[in-house]
Amino acid sequence: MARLPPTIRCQGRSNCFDCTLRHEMVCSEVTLDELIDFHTGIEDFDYGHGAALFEMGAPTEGVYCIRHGAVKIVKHDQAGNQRIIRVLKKGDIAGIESAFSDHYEHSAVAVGDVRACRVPIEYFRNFVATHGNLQMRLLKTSQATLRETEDWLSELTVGNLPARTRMARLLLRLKVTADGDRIHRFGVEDMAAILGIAAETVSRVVSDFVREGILVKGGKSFATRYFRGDLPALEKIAREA
Amino acid sequence: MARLPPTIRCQGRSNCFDCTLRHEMVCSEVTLDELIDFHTGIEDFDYGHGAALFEMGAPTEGVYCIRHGAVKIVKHDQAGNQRIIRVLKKGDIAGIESAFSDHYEHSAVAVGDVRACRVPIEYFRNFVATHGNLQMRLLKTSQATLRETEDWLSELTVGNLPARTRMARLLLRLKVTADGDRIHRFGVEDMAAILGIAAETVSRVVSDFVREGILVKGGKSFATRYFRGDLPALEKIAREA
DNA sequence: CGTGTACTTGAGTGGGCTCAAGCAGGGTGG
DNA sequence: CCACCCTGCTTGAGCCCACTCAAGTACACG
Repeated sequence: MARLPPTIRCQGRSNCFDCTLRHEMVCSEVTLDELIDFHTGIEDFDYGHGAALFEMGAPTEGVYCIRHGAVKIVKHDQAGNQRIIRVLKKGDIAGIESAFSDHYEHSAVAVGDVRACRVPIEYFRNFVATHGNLQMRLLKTSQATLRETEDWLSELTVGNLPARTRMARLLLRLKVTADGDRIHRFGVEDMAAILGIAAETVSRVVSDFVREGILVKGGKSFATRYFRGDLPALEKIAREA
Repeated sequence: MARLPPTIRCQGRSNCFDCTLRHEMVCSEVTLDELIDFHTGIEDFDYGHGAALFEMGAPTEGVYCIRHGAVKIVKHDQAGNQRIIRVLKKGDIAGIESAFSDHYEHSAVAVGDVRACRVPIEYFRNFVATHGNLQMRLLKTSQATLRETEDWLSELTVGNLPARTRMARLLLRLKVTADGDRIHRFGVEDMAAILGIAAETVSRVVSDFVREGILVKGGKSFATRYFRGDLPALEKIAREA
């Protein structure tokens, strides 16, 4: 914290200069002064396993840049069933789909420990409204999210594919970083809600993977648990028809 | 065609003044002259059952406003399997997700007879680039499409729900108009590709619905076939857990 | 050290899959 | 005009994966 330039008045431990949102925002029209002004009011938050960043239906009050951990984006249907629509990881931005609605479209819930910084929605909207190029940038972001969701749909929820294959695909998508073998370890109920299968089936498949040495469990508490995955093996299973 | 104001140089039979894209585009900054200029170069096309408006991977050359019929938006995975991501109906716009990419992200294929008018991509991009408010409007459109796709995902592809329930939900989404009981009648393979189930299962469920009087087949050729649905009955089935 | 939650594992069932054969009907060519 | 074919749809039989129900286990936390 001490190392942050004093002109950046982040109230938490955020390193605003390293922020994805900043990269998202920066374009030729935006001066550093504006950026500093924009960052005013940003706050840093910690969330424990299961804590909600925001709830579906609540008034939109900010967008969140995930700085550590994984966040599940959840939709509830009228019957009360939960369905996980998307998973956000470090560097992703939560709530941007609701930035121009009055209320959040989904809930965002921490899986394990999460650190995120919140940009108040008025700041965000004002900034977007006053910078023309930004809208174009956000449009492309939105379309990228759409593509991501479509991939999710077509890869993970193909009912006629074996659970084992879909599980492998999911695990590959839950990698913490693009290069490492560390994988976010969700609870069995969560994975079931993503793949649309029974929790027992998830447990069986994961147990198989562990027995086969494809997955290794790590970490003790919910907050810090993870898998290490044999990525080539997972990719092989993921490719199976 | 004869009734169109002569200043509107539509080359086909389009009624540009009644176009969804126009409603999409119109904002305070846009003058009528600009709009007329924009509509220059728009062409009208007919497509038979199975004809492609555009193919995934091909260079983006336009966006299409669907004026009649239904269009399936298709993604191919590396194994060559088809998956229908979305269905467009009268008034929807195809290819807008690819408007700022070099190549189309999906294929768009006619189901039955389709009429659509094409806006050349240079016109579209130029128009968007020169009208700031438009980007905001497109951003909201993009986010609405995202929400639609998420609903599609969470309602139709829940693996643990019976095929009968998901079929009912699909049929309700394939209504030709919001108010009528007429439903776009897709082939069994297509419906299977949407729900991620086997074609035989689709056939069985549809046959059941017909026997129960919930669906009535209409039309003879692929081009003009349709269902009439007992909407209350379908809604009841769609609600079942 | 007890308790609760999350996970694991088993047994039995059933929905949907696969394989396979039969059917309908629109289009084509003789 | 009719026979044929070809494609898409229907229907049946048998099987298997994943579901449900249910009991047992492990481990984090107080």
